[in-house]
Amino acid sequence: MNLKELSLKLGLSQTTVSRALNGYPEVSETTRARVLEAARRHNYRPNTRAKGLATGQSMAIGHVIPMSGNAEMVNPIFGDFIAGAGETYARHGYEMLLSVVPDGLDEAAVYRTLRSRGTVDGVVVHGPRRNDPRLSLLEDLGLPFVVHGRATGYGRPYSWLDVNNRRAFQAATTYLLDFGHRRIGLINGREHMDFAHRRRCGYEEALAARGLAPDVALMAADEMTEPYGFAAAGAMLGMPDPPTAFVVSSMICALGVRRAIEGRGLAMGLDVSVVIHDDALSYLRNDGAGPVFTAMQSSVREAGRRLAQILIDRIADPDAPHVTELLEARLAVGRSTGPAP
Amino acid sequence: MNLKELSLKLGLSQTTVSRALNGYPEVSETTRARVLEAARRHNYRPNTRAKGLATGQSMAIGHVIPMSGNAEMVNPIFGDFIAGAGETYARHGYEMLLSVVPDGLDEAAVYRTLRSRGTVDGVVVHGPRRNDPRLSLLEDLGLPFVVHGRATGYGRPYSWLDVNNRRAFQAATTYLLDFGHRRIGLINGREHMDFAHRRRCGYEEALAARGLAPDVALMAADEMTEPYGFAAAGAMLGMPDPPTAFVVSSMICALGVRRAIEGRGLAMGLDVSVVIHDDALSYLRNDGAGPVFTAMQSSVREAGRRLAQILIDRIADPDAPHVTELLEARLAVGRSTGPAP
DNA sequence: GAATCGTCCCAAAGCGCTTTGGACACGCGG
DNA sequence: CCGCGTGTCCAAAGCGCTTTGGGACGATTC
Repeated sequence: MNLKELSLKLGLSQTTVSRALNGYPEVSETTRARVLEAARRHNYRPNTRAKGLATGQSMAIGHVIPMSGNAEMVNPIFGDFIAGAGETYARHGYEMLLSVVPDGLDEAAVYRTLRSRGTVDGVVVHGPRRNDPRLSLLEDLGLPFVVHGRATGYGRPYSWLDVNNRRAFQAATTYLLDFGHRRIGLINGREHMDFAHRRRCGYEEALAARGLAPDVALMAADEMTEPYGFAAAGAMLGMPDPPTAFVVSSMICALGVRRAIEGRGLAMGLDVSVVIHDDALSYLRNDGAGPVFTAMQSSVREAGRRLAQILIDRIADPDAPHVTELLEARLAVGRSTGPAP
Repeated sequence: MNLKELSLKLGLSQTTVSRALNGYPEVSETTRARVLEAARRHNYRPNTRAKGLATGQSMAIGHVIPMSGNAEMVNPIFGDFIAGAGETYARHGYEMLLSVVPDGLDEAAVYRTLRSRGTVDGVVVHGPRRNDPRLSLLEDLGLPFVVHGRATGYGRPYSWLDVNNRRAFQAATTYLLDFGHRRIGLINGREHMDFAHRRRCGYEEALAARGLAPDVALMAADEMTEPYGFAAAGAMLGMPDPPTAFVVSSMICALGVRRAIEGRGLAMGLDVSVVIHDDALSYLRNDGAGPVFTAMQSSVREAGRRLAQILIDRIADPDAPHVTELLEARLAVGRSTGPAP
């Protein structure tokens, strides 16, 4: 059932039917009601491509995921973010397009193609690094974009949404310092990622505020996996002057850290304290009857929802000033922290 | 730059340019070379929507993700599967469309809309349950589909790709039985999911083959999270006649199971053995210098790659016989298993 | 009563591509 | 010389929608 058939059946022109369906005022309310009823009855839905061709919009938003080597992007955080963004898209009639860049292919080429074929109306930039080259590429292409996180070093203004990673890690570290901890290990993500860099800054600032110098032996940075958390924490706990607390960049890592602690016969929250950054992933819940881990919480799904909204607004009005939002993580006290022994 | 402009610039008709670009034979090789060169130089790419409108194809494939309540679908397995499928799509010029169904909305309506708007050429069905109603809906809609897993109870033939879950869990259980274990706990996923049901069958068959009756107290089924693994294993280990081994449905669960074991001062692989089902997720590696967990391995990313191919073939030739593929999981011996104490 | 103004509707021209149905020139055999 | 393929190209008709630029008709105004 297409517009022509529907209008024929109604004895109206395509113009009128189209206008009735799209809520234009040049059509009487009685006619509109007739049209809507007929559309419903015949299960009519305008063809996406035809509508897009006519309007010049694709009503789709792209997410480009590089598979390069370590597949950084396909992580649990990504899944939850996508879910949040998808909710917003669905609510606004947008489609979500995922573009995987197979290993070895050029990510920039994907953005160019997306643009020149008119496949999407805008894109979300994931996992920004410092001085990320994607931003200027997208700016040059004239493809609307928003960034999940920030890209230190990019000159021009752009829209982004980020967690205040610096403050979150400063707060987490200070929380431990207030408990009397002086040797605090940092289990961080890869520091070429903008967020990880900021986290370390926050950690160091908190130490500095108490006149403590950071100890490189207490700072680890790698891809955030359970074995990494285990290995890094284990190594630190094996030192002559081991840490009495950890600040950990993710829930998954923290599972490894906890294993390292308990594996040494120590009790988490008693002998060794742990504060994590918790993205509130749907299948890695940290609540139930009181959170297990003391955490700086910030829902990445909510971030997805909100960032999608920002992009949709930007597409609707590309000349509006850029929107930047800094979310503050909430401290949730759990059973993984206590006074320094 | 569109086709009209390009053909004007070349002094050729749109017809000829289009044919040259699409490899039709009615165009001389010298002209074709000229056209290709000009297209490259002007960075011409045919507009997706216009092409789709003319051909009737969308060159897009849909993945529908229900958010209903527990958000079962947005799990780590899904992310890796998507990544694999995305690789295949990219290689064949297809786009991947993710449709999130916000809580409370009707999943069936999404499929209907996808169909009537012509948004996608086919869909992948995720997480089939027993007697899954989606299959007959898609069949009725005439929307090509393939299933990741199987849906016991659906009458008509359909294309699917699945891991041999029954045999994998039978093998895992038998492996433990051969070590002399007699009390073996099953930490399973929700059993309305087809795969979880099959896993239990495999587990029970292995026991039966040795004349052992399954003990309901040793069988848990829930959403596969770390806390669930911890709680379920902990409860079983606290019984008067505790299990000496576990078969666990996922890596994430297994982290909890290990914690429960080690938390009781027991050694995994020595006092208590564990065999897991490992989907070989990119960020939950179980290899490195020899796998930690003894596992039945089957790469879900590879499954995504392959299933996407099956769907693409199906779209190209809808009348071809249905393709069904049963992947066998490989046993990878790790350090989590040993003789019964 | 004529001029003006809304209201409600329509025909037709795009949007950028593919594809049908020729047109034209050329070479060939009869 | 005619007829007939054959190779190469083109004009134009879609694909299913939106949107422009009116048109008809009754109600209002002077």
